[in-house]
Amino acid sequence: MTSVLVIVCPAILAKSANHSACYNLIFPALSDPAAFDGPIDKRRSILALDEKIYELRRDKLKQIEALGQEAYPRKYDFTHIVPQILAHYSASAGEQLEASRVNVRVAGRIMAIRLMGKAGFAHLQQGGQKLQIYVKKDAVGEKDFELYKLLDLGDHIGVSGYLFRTRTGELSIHVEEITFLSKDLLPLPEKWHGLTDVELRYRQRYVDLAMNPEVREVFVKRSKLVQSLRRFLDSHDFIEVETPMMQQVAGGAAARPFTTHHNTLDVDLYLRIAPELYLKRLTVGGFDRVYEINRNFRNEGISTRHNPEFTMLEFYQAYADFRTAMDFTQKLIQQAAVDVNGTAKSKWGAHEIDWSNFHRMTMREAIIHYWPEGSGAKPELSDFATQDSVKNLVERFNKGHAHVAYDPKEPAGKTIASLFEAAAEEHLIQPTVIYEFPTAISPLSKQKADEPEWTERFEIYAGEMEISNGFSELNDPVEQRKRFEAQLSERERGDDEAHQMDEDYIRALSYGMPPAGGVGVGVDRLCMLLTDSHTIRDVILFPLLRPEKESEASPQEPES
RNA sequence: GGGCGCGUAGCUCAAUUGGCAGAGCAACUGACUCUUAAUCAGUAGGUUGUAGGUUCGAUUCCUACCGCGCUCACCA
Repeated sequence: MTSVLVIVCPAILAKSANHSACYNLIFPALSDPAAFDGPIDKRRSILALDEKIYELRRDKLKQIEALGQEAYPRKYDFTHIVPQILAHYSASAGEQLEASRVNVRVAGRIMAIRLMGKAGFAHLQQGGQKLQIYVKKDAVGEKDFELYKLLDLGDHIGVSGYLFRTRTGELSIHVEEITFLSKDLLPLPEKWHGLTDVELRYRQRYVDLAMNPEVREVFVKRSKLVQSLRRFLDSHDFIEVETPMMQQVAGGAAARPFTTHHNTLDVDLYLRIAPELYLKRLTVGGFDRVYEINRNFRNEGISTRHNPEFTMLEFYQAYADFRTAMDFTQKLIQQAAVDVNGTAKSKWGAHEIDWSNFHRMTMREAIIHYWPEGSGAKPELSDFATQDSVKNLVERFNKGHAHVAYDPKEPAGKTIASLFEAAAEEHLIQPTVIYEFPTAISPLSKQKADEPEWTERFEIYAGEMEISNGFSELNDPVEQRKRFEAQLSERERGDDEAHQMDEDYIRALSYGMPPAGGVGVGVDRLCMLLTDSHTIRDVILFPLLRPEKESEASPQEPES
């Protein structure tokens, strides 16, 4: 049995040549220490520099071991973390620190190091913050100073010593003992500009996070956001549940699913596109308030607003309708904004979004309100009533604005929704609730009592993005079957994103589902809005990218 | 999938009209016991994303491909 260490060499970072030689660079088996410690096979050493640095640092690691330090120790007992020290002692004057000595043991990654003969400085980074250490040969002794000289940017160390202020007044640790904790064998990006290449930032998020504190901050805020959503729902007596990610019918949304296969059962399964139908089954079972925060998977395009896997909050409240849900969602989002940023206002590019003030209008009102100047008279409510009048509206609209396609075979409601998106979406920067959606595009929503062509459904927009979607849940099994059947005919018409029939869901409704309001919230998009991130990849730690090419040697296959 | 743009040292970027591929940081050697983008002296590091083409000569012009970004379409 041989174990093999595969080195992904830094040339890959550089989009540079010779991927194959680099990618397949394999060091001798770990089980043979002599082989491992030996020089790299020169036949594979195309990129001499990177291997030179790697080798050099491995060599330093051996020298560090020779000083009596462990190469990869198991733990370090610390008394403080860097952010803690900065928070507690930033205001302490040098005299204070001298008068009552503060002893500390701290661990961190070296992000800057300056050697000056028999003394030196370094900056330790932990928790996204940096603290300077001062290492003097007289103070740490011969051996630890030798160790200090062997340290590289990126190494992890622990130091014990006491706090003081340097001549220039910077709070620092006067080190008395250094413990080596881990070696960085690959060179970090340049300290001044950091890592800016977006591809590398996504592919090697670990380097991005180590180098760019503002990136770290975004993901800290994301954590606060999710925490806030949970806290709010928990405090309103919702219980969190987990429903299947692998489903036999991918329902609850209009999207193409990913497919997979279970071998033992020999069944094809879909990765879920939404948890909706399962959560509503739970309301049938008597869980009156449920929510789930988890991943959905949609096999659609990738863009600044779309990642194939994304995080969605869905919640359902029995004995409530879409109006209750609207009010509740608004409060949920307002609370999240405050919890994340400490204020109800957030920067969004050149704009400032005010989460304390939600606008509200129906979809039809929005189309009328944002009707383009060049498209003539604003529509009347009656213009939305018939297939012909809607066709007329589209023709009028297209005179003054970008083209909206008209397909006489598609239901009028679907055309109206397209019209809404074309006319209004780009204006919806401040939080806006749009409600009353066409029944044709809302197969899971309850109709309005007085207008069966329209449903009790709303979406919340902000920053020109849809971030939430909710409605009075359709709980009439007979009507639900009809809606599914209408979707099936859409599917036959060629819409492969139309909903599928779900017999078990109909059966569940037949046992009696309480009236309920349900809502979905796009967590990634909300996070984008609250962190002024204009691409979804900046709020997803490891966004989906094309795989790195493994070998230049294999023939390039032309795109089919 | 369509359109536009980008790809040069580990990182951040230069390279005039097509004419010897460079700098800073990082790395290495040496000096330096309060520096902080430490400083000073020296050294090394490149198949300019890949493959072809035009040319006496290609980082530069052309074609295809690979990767990334922006954008349109679809979607949340």
